[in-house]
Amino acid sequence: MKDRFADRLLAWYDQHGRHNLPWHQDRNAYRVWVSEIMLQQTQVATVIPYFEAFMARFPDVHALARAPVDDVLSHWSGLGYYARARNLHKAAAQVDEEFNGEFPACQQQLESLIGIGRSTAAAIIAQAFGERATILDGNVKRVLARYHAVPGWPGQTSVLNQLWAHAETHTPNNRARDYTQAIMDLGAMVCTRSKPKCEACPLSAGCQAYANSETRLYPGSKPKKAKPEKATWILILEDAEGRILLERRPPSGIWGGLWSLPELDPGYGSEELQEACERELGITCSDPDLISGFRHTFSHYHLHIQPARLPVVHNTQVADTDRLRWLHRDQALALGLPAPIRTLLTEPEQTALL
DNA sequence: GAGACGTGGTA
DNA sequence: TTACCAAGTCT
Repeated sequence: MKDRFADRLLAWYDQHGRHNLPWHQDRNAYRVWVSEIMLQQTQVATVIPYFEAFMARFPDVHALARAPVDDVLSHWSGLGYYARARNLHKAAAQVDEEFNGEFPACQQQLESLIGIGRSTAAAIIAQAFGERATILDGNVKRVLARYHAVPGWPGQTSVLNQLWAHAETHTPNNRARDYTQAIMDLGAMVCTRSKPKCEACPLSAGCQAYANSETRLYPGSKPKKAKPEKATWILILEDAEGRILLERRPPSGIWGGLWSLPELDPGYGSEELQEACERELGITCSDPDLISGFRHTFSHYHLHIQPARLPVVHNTQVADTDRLRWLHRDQALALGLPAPIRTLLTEPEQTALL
């Protein structure tokens, strides 16, 4: 018997779908790729301004490949998951060199590029090249988990495999580009996480969760674990000319490769900060001025950030290097900074509101 | 397979 | 205030 899933979905998409997103204009593999990477774990409204600015600065894969990675990271500043930006830069060089600047229309070759996994490769094939490929992102997982009443958390391999199998089954042979956009649009606009608009859904007649009034139960939720608590001192070292010391973070780990403010071990008491600056950074400061600290929550832990302003009395040890730089605030804000650090530099008195 | 990796919206 | 989650991938 014929599966009406795709036909109903496409009919809905023609009337209600999103047809004018920025990456739908001047569509090519490069623009689709950048948009797909930006959209990983990130909502459309957040991505749009970043995409526009990124395209203005890096209009094609060659421009991206030859740009300094600092430039790429600064355009990613505030978007999060910075490994995406570092990988984007690496993959651009791969495409430029190994594929002569042309993206392959092949799932396996696309997945050989760092940062492109199974779903993103499929999205590029469908969106950029218009060929049949099956995606499975958060939207599709939610739609399919409900439609087929697939129990369990999609992070579990067995659940994930079932969802992939359903996704493959429903993917039609025609209109690949529209179908992938359609099922994502349905998940984002109708089959939402909370309060889904089932009365407006083209698939409600076949939806098992809807039939049982159990849309709330799908997809299954992730097992909860307590987040560990961490703490750190964040230093605002400001010299007499109003320059601040910036430090480049290690290439991997949280905020990898971004510029930030120097940190000190949380074990130091506030009265020990002065001495620690002298010993560890070679910078002589006067008494620290503590700004109200705040807690910043990451995916896997809570971080207590305690900012300390330290007026620099004497500085001869630290020159401008690849890792440390003295910059005025406006210059610092032009670097790729993590969002909380940017806020701290912009409005230090309000960071407690974070 | 489980943990790491950001940020902003939502309840 | 806090937990959860969103166009996932890498280690």
